[in-house]
Amino acid sequence: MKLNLEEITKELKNKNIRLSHHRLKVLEFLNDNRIHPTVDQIYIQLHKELPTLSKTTVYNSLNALVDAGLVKVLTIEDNETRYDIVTDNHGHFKCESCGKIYDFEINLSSFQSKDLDDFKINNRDIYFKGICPDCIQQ
Amino acid sequence: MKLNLEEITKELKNKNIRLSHHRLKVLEFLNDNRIHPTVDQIYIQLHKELPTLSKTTVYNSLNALVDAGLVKVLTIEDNETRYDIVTDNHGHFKCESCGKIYDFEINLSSFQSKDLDDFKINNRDIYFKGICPDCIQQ
DNA sequence: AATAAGTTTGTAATCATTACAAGTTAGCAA
DNA sequence: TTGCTAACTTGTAATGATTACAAACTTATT
Ligand SMILES: [Mn+2]
Ligand SMILES: [Mn+2]
Ligand SMILES: [Zn+2]
Ligand SMILES: [Zn+2]
Repeated sequence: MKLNLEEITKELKNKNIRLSHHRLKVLEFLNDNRIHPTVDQIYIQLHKELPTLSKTTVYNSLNALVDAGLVKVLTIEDNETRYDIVTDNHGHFKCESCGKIYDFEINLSSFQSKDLDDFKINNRDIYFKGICPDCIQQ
Repeated sequence: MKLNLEEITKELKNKNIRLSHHRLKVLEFLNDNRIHPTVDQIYIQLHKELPTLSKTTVYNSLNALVDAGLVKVLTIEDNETRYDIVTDNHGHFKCESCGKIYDFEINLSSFQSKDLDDFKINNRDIYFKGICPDCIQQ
C-alpha cells in the first residue's frame, strides 16, 4: 500500500507537526513492515540507511505520529511498546511461542456491555494470547 | 469476600510457592481494595503496617501469585502494570479523565473471529478507554 | 535572504523492574 | 524439639525503556 503524502501532511498540519524527512522514513517503515514493530526494531533498521539517526528521534517521531492519529500504540505486552500503522479497529493476537503478533478482524461495536451504557468509549483494544498455527504444528 | 486460605495454599504448593506472611498481605490488599492497584499503591499502603517490607518483596510476591494463577496482570497502560485478584474473564475500562479502572462483564467466548479458527487462545484481554459517567457529569 | 517555529541530536536524568548475595524464615523429618 | 534445607526477604546495584533538555539544524513563510 502506498502512503498518501498530501493526506498525511494535512493531518499533521492541523497539529503543527511537520512531515520531516525522518518522520516520513518512520511512516514508510511502518507501512512496509506490518509487524507491529518495537522502537528498537524501527531504529536498528532505519539506522542502516540513515547513520545519523538518533533513537530519540524515533521516539519523537512516533509520539508525533500517534498524536496526529496516524499511528496506534499497542500495549499487548507490558515490557515493550509496539506501533501499528493500521488504525482501523481490529484485534491483536500474540503467539506466546514465536512472539509474532497477528491481526484479526472482529466487530468491536458488537462488544456491548450493559455495564458501560453510561460510559463514553473512545478506544477499544482487544489483545489475545496463545499459540499460532505455525507453532501448533511443530 | 473472604480469602480461602486452604484453597490458596494448595494452589501455591503445586508450584513450590509458600504462602508467606508477606504474600498473604499482598493477597489481602488485593482482595480488600478492588482498584487494580499498581505496585507502588500496594507497597505504600502495606509499608505502613509492615515497616520492614521492601518493594522487591512486593514485586516477588506479585510475580509468584501471578505464576500460580491467583492474580492477573493488566497492561491497559504501557507505563504502569496493574494487578487484579479477579481472574474470571471480564473487561476493563480506564477513564482518561480520573484514571479509575472499571470492570465490566462481557461474554468473550461468544465473539469468535474466523481469522483465529486455527489458533489456540489462552488469554483474552479487553481494554476500553474513554470517560466514565462521573466525569461526564462534571 | 531573513526570520521564527519546529526538529534533530547526544547526553543526562528518570522510572520501573530485575539481578544478586547475604541473612532470615518456614516446613519437614529425625 | 531440633536441625536441615529450600524458599523467602532485604538492600543495593544493574538494567532497560523512555523522557528531558540544550545546542545545532531544518523547514516553511515573508
Ligand atoms: Mn494491527
Ligand atoms: Mn478487574
Ligand atoms: Zn507462533
Ligand atoms: Zn472518570
